Amino acid sequence: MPHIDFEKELNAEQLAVVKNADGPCLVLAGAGSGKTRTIVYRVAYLVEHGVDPSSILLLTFTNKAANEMMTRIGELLGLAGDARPVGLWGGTFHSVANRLLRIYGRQIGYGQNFTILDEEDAKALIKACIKELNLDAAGRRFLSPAGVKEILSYARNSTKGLEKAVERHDARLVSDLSKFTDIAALYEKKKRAANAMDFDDLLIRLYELLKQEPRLAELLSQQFRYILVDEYQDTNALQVAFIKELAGPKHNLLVVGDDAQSIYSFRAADVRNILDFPQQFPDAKVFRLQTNYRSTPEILSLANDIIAKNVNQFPKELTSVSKGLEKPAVVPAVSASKEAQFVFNKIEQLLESGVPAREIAVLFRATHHSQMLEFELMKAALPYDYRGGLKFFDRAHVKDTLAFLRLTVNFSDEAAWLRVLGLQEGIGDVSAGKIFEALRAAGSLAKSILAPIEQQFGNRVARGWKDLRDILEALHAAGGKPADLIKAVTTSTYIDYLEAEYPNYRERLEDLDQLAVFSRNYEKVEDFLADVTLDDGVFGGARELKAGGGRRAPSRGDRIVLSTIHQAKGLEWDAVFIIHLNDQSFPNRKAAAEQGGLEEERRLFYVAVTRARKWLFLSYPAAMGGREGGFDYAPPSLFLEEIDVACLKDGACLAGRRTGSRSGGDDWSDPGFDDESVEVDQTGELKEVGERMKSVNDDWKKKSFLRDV
DNA sequence: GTTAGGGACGCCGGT
DNA sequence: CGTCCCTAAC
Repeated sequence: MPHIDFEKELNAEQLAVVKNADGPCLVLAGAGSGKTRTIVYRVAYLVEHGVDPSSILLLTFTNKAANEMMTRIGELLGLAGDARPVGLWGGTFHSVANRLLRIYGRQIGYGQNFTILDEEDAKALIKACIKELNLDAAGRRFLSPAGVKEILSYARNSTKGLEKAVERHDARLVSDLSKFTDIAALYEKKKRAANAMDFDDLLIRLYELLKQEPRLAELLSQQFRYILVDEYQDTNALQVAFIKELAGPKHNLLVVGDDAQSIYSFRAADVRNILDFPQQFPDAKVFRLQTNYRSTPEILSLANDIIAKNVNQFPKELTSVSKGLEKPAVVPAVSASKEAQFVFNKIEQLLESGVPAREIAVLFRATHHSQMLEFELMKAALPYDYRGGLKFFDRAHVKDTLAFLRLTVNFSDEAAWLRVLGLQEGIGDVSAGKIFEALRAAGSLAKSILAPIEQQFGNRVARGWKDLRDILEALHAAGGKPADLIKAVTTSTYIDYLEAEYPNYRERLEDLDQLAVFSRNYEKVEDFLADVTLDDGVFGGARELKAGGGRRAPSRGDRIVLSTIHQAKGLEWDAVFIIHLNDQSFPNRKAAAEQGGLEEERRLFYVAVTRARKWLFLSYPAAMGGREGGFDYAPPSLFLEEIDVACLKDGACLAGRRTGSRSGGDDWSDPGFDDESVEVDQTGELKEVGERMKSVNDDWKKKSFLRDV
């Protein structure tokens, strides 16, 4: 084992953590201060000093982050290839809980074949609850299943209870509290009966198990002598309760985070968890990492300027050690398509000047903000990786296929049944519910195939059931391997449905073939299903460019990245574009209206800005296509307006509200060259642009196959 | 009563 | 694209 020269490879702040983080420790780590590096070296340090890797638990925000850290730890320790230290536990709270529940869940009545319900499954089940309780009866409509899910989930993750959660969602609904209580109870009952857990259950059930079985809690607590938690600012009350249960007050618990980057309050993340850590663990040592190794001083001073506007925070000022370069630029464009062209032209320039594609990212608040740019990149055949939005495993045909697989291991899986029943012609919500009830009595897949339930239903429904039964028979005959089961689906009448339903069914079939290939990595259906549900990155994740010949043929990993800001957390690039910085869009209108919402949106902006190492471009369209082919002025984001102009590149102007400091002779039809500003014509031409935007929009819709699903 | 299909509208973020 | 709502058809 090579000796790691910690003194040389870490700064004094980092070294202190790596060497002295025993007992409860809080590391307040500013953006780009080497947070990940510190965690990785700390684990390597422990292992080098004889700590058994299997007694270390590393909790991260995504499984991808966990995998990357474990690989880096392996490299540090000189392991071959990309091997990880054997036995080291790493992953999200949810994936770790899943692993433990597969082992110990039987004690609280869950078979190790339990299903994990994703967001869509959970909503389907809640929809069934609403129907069953007759809450959507004629007259006033009840809250949507998505809204109910949000409330129930918040109640559990915040541990504040249903009433607070309802109130937070919409104070007027509190008078309906008993309805929510009823839905919650029925939803729990359905999940129990289905041997299924939603994401929240993974944590809650494990927590309950630890409470109920002190000896197990003791056992795990002794096993995980070192617990490290990354992105602690985004933990919620439930996660903290779980950690406390596992760690106790004197444990070696190292939490790392930055209160300025807390951006998941919609998942009940509470920035107080990191702020109050010293009170919660009175013996806690507090470390600070305040040297930024990532960004230029220009980018950092903008970041400092932005975050200084938040009241509710630890005051902080990051200092940069990088060489000065250029100031961030604000770029107003006359329309979303001009904005896209600007970004594209600038990217071309960067590529030509030698910046690798993988060092360029375009970030945005919401997935649909990237549409116009995607269109532009498609046209130019410039390949990109996409993070955020619809995932591979969320595609309808993939989820259909997975639902079939779920039934083979968990016959009681109501959400899966409702899904596959609904695929049949003639079977709608109501019949699906009735058939499910009839099947539940049968007790196994084999018996359900034989169940003579068609007599209870009309001809149409009976025919649908018969077709489904054929598919189930094929599955039953296919044995227990994921790849064989997927093959059984893709050779069944399901593909007839696919063909009838989707014009691009060939592509979808290819997706399923890929899925089958990928599934060969798994022997057990349960493992396969758990992985694809908990870790969308497991398959490669990103949406890819399919159309266009492409003058380049870069391998994955050498492409520009398009990402939501949320998904960009923890990542960094040489050049970053933040687009669609418009009023109402960013800060998002709804989010900003929530309690503390504006400050969270500002933190999100801060996260976006601090992703950049060398170049940062902030852009927005000053007009967007409105209804009926018209156009609307689109004022810039509040966050742009409040920036101290001294932080910005000379020439920055905010069209719409503020007059530009310079009005070059830019022709808006030729945007995005040396001078970043793209002038807005206040009168005639805007209308023309508005109309053209609409045609681009229509064009986009026609090409919607590009977006898939 | 139930289902399918068409049209209008909209879209915050994710384990 | 998804979701919702309406209407026609089973």
